[in-house]
Amino acid sequence: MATKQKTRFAILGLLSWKPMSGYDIKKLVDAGLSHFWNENYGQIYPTLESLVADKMAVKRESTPVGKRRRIVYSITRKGKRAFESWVREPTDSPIVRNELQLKFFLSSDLATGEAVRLVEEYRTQQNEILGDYRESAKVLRRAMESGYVPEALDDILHISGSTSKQRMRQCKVFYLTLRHGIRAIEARITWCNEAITCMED
Amino acid sequence: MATKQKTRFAILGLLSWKPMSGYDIKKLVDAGLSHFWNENYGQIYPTLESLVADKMAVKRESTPVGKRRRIVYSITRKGKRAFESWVREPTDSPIVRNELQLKFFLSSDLATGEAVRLVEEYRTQQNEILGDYRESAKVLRRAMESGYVPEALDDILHISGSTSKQRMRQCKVFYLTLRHGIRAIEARITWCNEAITCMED
DNA sequence: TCAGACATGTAAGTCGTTACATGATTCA
DNA sequence: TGAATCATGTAACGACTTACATGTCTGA
Repeated sequence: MATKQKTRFAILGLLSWKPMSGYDIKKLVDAGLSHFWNENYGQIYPTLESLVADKMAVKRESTPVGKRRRIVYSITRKGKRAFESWVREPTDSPIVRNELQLKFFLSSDLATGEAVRLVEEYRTQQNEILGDYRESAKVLRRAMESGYVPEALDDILHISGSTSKQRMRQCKVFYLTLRHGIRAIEARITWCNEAITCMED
Repeated sequence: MATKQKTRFAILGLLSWKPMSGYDIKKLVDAGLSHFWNENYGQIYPTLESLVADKMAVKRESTPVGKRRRIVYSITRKGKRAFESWVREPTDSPIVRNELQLKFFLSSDLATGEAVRLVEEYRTQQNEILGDYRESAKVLRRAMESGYVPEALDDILHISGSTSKQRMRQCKVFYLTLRHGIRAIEARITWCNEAITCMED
């Protein structure tokens, strides 16, 4: 069995952006990737150690005066090679676990009103997320249009790069990733409206 | 920790449609639910046994002459109650693992051509699935419009119900579930076009 | 001072996947 | 006859989640 170890490559890929601590990785994934990827500490810290053991990352512990202890991991050439060869491997189709869809699908024994309520709750939930995503996308679009990525974005987006071109590229990729999430949510909301209409007649 | 046991409720919900074997459940999930839910034998068979142990399902083994052995599980009143109370509990937001998005997001160090190729492959992959879904949706829409669900659909859809109204309701729910999948895929394809255009300038 | 964020980590348990084992029946 | 499908099931492993433990620093 070709063990997949996707967490390894996800972390390796993040380290190829810039050196990070386990905490940084968790924060970055939660802030910007949660609509298509999730990781948790229970996976992150052991994986980082195993990357070090495999010489795909190196750790550097520092406790600057008056600062908290931080363990920052950097990717090695070996790690970078491994990551790049994984990118070229076949990509699995998206895997979704949508509990609302499951409930809805199984609801045909229940009253129509019950099913409609389920869908309405889903729509409300998705609408809230959509608002946040649109806000972030707006900030990024402005940065791209002005041709200048403000330093302030670095902390929000956790991006960095030496050259302006590289920073621009990262900004664009982040923006497009967000757009994917926005489109997915919009599709769900449109479906809610369709489903409610369809069920009410 | 409130252990979730979603597989339990998924199976319970399917059994509320009609009595089924583990094999039936796997086939049904693969055929119609895989865009938002997946189960495998390693989960299904032990869960069925545990449902029997909890008196939420009963098993009936039969080996009709000249037929294969089948173990069919039916939901009990207790099981039905458990399922219905789960439906009313809060619903988790969809969880997605989209490997393409992960690769794309992490690709800003790579050549633009590489990233474009990734997206193009994704588009091709999603387009293929879209074709299948649209075919199935067409069959279901025709059945709904004619007001009559052909017996032939029973085997394809694995649906059944005593009354015509109940069959109609199941048909509608199946149709709408498919529509959710179609909209999700369409959103991904539209995104691919947007991303390719955006990256090429 | 004290809540909340920063920061690292482990243990226990559940969930999910894959491979394997077994055997019957159908149909070309 | 032999491949494909039907059908049930388990073992082993890997992935993932949650709760917990520990301590530091910042800012109101």
